[in-house]
Amino acid sequence: MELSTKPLAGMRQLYPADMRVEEYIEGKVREAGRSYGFEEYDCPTLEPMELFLAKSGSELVLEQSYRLTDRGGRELLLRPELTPSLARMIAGAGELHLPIRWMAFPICFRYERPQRGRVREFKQFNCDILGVPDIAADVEVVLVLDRIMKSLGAAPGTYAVRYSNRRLASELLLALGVPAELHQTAFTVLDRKSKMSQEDWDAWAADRIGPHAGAVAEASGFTDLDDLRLGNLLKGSGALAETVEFKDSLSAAGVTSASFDAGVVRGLDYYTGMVFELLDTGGENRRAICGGGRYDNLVGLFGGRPMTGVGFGLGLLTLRLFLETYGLVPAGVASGTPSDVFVAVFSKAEREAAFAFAEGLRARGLRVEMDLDCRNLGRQFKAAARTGVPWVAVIGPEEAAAGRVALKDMGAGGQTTISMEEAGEFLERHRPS
RNA sequence: GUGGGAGUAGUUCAGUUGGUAGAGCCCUUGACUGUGGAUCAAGUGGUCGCCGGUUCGAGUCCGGUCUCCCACCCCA
Repeated sequence: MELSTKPLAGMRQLYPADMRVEEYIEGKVREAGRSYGFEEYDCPTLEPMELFLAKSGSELVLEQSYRLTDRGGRELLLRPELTPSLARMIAGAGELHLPIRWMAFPICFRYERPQRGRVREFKQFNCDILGVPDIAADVEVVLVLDRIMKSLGAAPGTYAVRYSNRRLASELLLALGVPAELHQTAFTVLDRKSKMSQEDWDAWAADRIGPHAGAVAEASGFTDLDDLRLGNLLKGSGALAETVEFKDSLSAAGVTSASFDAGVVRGLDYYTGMVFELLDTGGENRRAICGGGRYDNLVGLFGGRPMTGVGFGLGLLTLRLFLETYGLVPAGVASGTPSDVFVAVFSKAEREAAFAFAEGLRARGLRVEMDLDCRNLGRQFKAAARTGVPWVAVIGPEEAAAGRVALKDMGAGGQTTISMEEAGEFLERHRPS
């Protein structure tokens, strides 16, 4: 039985060329988070199933997660998302100075059929603010999101943040005659309004929520917070006032990508206030790049004092597809970063001298790749040229005997021979920025 | 879980009514025995996804199966 050369379906396996792109993206995202004062944390990949059962949504936990039983008979999940673990960390941390601004790059798992923008093992970016009930925290996490997109070079109009508010939506449904006990169902129906054809949705919605389908359809149609009918339906609503403040703060901060859409719901059950998502406005990537919202009851589940929270998850894969769609991954990222110098070794007789020479360069902070096979020099030069390295240092019998090294400029083609001691300083001086 | 498409060299692909498995790129070697990208020439490399059936003969036709891609569901 031969072993397969493929990993399990949808599992994360990145060759260096892919890893370089991911590192580039992750670096930009981390930098954006840091610019708002966020600190990085980490937590377990494997969690008890109960952690997610209470609030994440039963479909996500029971049907779309990797479930297993450990040797002690405990039901475990490879985490499908990070937020419940974060809530537990906060609840169990003892004294923390508020507000908490934390970010993470967790690997998460979902047992679904892979397709464009979706795999079974994926890395995302999580960014949360805890301990701030004020809408300012919701505003700030969206600012981080927008900053990420801007720092990666996304042009205005290529992406859009759409947002709504769960409490506003609830009040709206109530005003339109949908009783509170049907709201959870109404949200899922609302969520799909924009994702299905009119006929399909009509039939499906009638089946799910019967006579209230019309009200849900009407609710989903609001995309303007200044809509007079919306104002009439929600007279004196705190949720509406809060959402308007959210909108005004974002535009005051210079965010032009965000807009209200009552059809935004998001799938996670624990959201209690603002909810939002990030989309590609073009047709190439239909899948949400990011989803998030406010969860004011999650930390309290662990006993002790409750704490408000708001944050989002951003898929690095979906973000990457977006960037590739718009040509926003710089060419140099894909081709890789070459070393500063390649040390060519003529024969085994010079190898010890070459090792010592290369170590001296590395001690100065230079990046040095040394040939290990003593292939003929033509081969070594060819290998060096392929990496794009700017200099090749040749150590042959003549050089080794004289304590010198031949330095060839791979760009210009010229070559000089200098002492090994001077080479480090020379290479530092001629290092391309 | 449901539907559509695709599996042939490392890679991108071609392969005619069923008749000896091909090309470009890559790689290796040589022209150039201490110097790269260019050029020229040669070469390595394939259980044609897997199993079975039809046939004198299957990459090609039929059945099954696996995998990947895309879409639905849901979601990052």
